Amino acid sequence: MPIERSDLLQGTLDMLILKIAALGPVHGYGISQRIRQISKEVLQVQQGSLYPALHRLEKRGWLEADWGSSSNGRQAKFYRLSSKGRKQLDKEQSNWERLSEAVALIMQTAH
Amino acid sequence: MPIERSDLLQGTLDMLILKIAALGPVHGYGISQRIRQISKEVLQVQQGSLYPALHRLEKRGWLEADWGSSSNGRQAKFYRLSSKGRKQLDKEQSNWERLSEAVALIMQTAH
DNA sequence: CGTCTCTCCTAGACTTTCTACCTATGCTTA
DNA sequence: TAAGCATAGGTAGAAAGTCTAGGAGAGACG
Repeated sequence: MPIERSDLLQGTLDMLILKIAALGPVHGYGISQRIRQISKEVLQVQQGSLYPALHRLEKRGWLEADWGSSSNGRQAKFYRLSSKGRKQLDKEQSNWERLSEAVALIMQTAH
Repeated sequence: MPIERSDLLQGTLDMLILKIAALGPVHGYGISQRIRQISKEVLQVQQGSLYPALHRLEKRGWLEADWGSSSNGRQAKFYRLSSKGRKQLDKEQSNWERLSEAVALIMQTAH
């Protein structure tokens, strides 16, 4: 059986998380929901991808986190963008634009 | 020192190679040159990525290859798209459009 | 002769993501 | 009251792709 793959474009998850966090403090589970909603169900972040990514970003100093309670009164870890994270987001966004435009150039070359 | 990364968007290399091969038979070295030229030097395919990718695509039956001689009279392996490869290219292209539009949706959400 | 470009290739490391699990709590509903 | 579901956190290990860093040979050109 051929393998059907890819809920995400590899390499964009960090950027997407930083972008969602830039909209205001949000917990991990909420990030995955927002990505799914805003992308109209196209992008689905697996929890096994999400949490390692959050820890990675926090470790690099791009996100900062505090425990608090969610709208349901549950314990949740809220993430916000640090100023280093803001710079990183800008960098990743411009890199994304550069690369996706380059891919588009190739995909548009006439047959 | 922070690590600067990414000559390519992960996961797009196969699609780019199939696309270049769809323009007519071409050898590996030529593929990397065309990708670089068409993308205006933005996308640089390392040889250590290129050749494994070509072998992968040939193994999956998406490319077919014959040895021939290049315009310089040197031995070179020319790749062309098979009909399976054509279908795969169509599939990868529509998936790319779906995903890159979804990423764009998220990146465009107002602050 | 040395060096450059063209052309092919591989091994091993690294990163990211996925699958598949585990845990806990609160709400709903049968 | 029990079961199940959604919410919330997490990990381990596999799979996949790309990069770094090398090797090799042939022809062109000073």
